[in-house]
Amino acid sequence: MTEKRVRVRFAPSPTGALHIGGVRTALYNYLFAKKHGGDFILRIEDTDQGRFVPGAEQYIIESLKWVGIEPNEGIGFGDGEYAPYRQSDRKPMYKKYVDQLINDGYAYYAFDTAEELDAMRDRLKASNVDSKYDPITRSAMKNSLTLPEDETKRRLENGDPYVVRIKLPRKDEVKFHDEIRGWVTFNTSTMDDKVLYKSDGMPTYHMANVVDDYSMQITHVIRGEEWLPSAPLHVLLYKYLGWEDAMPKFAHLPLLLKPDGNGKLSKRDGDKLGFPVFPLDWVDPNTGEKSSGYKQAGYLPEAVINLLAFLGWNPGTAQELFSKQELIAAFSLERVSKHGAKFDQNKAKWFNHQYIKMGDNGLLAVELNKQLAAQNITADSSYVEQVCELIKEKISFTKELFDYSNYFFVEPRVYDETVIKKRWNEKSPLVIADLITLLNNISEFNNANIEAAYHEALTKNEVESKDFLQMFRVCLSGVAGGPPMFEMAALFGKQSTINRLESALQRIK
RNA sequence: GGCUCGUUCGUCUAUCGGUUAGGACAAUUGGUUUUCAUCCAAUAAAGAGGGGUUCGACUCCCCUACGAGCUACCA
Repeated sequence: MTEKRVRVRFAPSPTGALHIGGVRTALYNYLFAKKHGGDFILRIEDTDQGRFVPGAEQYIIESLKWVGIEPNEGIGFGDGEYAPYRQSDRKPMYKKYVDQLINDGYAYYAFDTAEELDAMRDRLKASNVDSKYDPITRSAMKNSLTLPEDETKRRLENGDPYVVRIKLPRKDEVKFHDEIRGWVTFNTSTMDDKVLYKSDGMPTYHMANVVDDYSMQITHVIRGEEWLPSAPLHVLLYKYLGWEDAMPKFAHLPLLLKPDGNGKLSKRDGDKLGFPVFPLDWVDPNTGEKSSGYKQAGYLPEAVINLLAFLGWNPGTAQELFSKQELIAAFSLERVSKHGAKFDQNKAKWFNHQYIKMGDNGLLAVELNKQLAAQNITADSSYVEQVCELIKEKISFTKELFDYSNYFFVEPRVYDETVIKKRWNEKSPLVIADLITLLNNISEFNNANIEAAYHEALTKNEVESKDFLQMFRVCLSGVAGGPPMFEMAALFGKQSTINRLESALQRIK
């Protein structure tokens, strides 16, 4: 028997921004597909027209592009041979299978109104019974199992609204193997006759999901744990449709939890938690509420992938920094943990810091240039890159680039007061004046020569370095901390360094 | 309430019956650094509880507790 080509899908609903839990699900699908040389598909599950949010689909596509986990098939990434990839566009394909289920006795028509359903649930709740539409309660409802055959026929011909429900057996064990959890067992006695086909002519998630996964030859369904309870329903559908042999393997991922310990991370958390839950900035078109994204918060996509990969998976070694290629090579479902993981902001920050430190100066410079442009500052690109090299180990987020480097572009006007208070004395102006002269005479304005000039000025005035070096720094940058002193001055260049010292001489009293 | 899944340092986790229960983040302390950051070193920190099985249980089984998910003509 030849192994089937691995095909996995990420199937979000366009009901809002994609949150990072979704990104992680997409990531695991992606890693799994790449690891096995298979396909990664993006399918849009928009069977609920009432919850459609404009822009959400585009947002999902852009988010996947930004983090660099691009599907090789599907909406926004080029259609493959299984198009279309949006369920609303596949609407005509489902009816056939729904009819098949009805004909084979695995599903039935139901005509109950919302009020009748409510009444049934209230009644059952009042008598402390599980309020579900099931093999017992359906006998008291209006459906093709209880109504006379001609009545059902009449209603259908009449165009009366109806749904199609699955016809569950009374007591039947449904057992399936989850790649992460092992064998999981449910009993149909605790399940209900779920709606498969809605009165608006659209399938529900369950029906569409199974039909699509089958038609698209999906081999592995890797999705969040919130789907575990509906997995037996899906298993039953594969069976009833006669597709048991083609049933994909299931892997239910542990959930991403809020840091405070209760509840899963959700779209509605927005910025409430103090860190982004979305990959990109998002404005809810209905409420106008703005939420920030990882990108705009200054995260690097490689870092986001790395930190997300480690929320629920680990390689079993001490290595924590993984490139995308390394993740692909190391990933396996067996090493995915079973329990939910709380999001840890500190660890996320640490990951990002690591990636910024290792980051390419050219790429960081692109980011810094944007921030400079926002301040109406223009600078030589190679200068900007060198600034990035000097400061990148100090920051955790790209958005901090300008904050930590502004004095490289704008000469300081104010000086750190505590340093001045502590170090400025009658000798300071003399040292600075000498320093200006000495620096002026340097032909090659480099690290070593600047340091030599500095020491010469100190010796001449009988001042010790520890009493003056930070003063020197403040004169040049205005602030007490920063990259190595002489490297910084070398990057400023002779003219700027001297200008800065002269300004300091005039301004500091 | 019912069903299902889960439970190792504050957090993410390693351990696949025999370990002084390991690592990372965070914390604390010290060192390096003119400074901040980096870096280095050290300290503190965990098997939910109770029963079994076994020569031996963090690891296997059961119960309890706790947590989470689901319980819609939402996904």
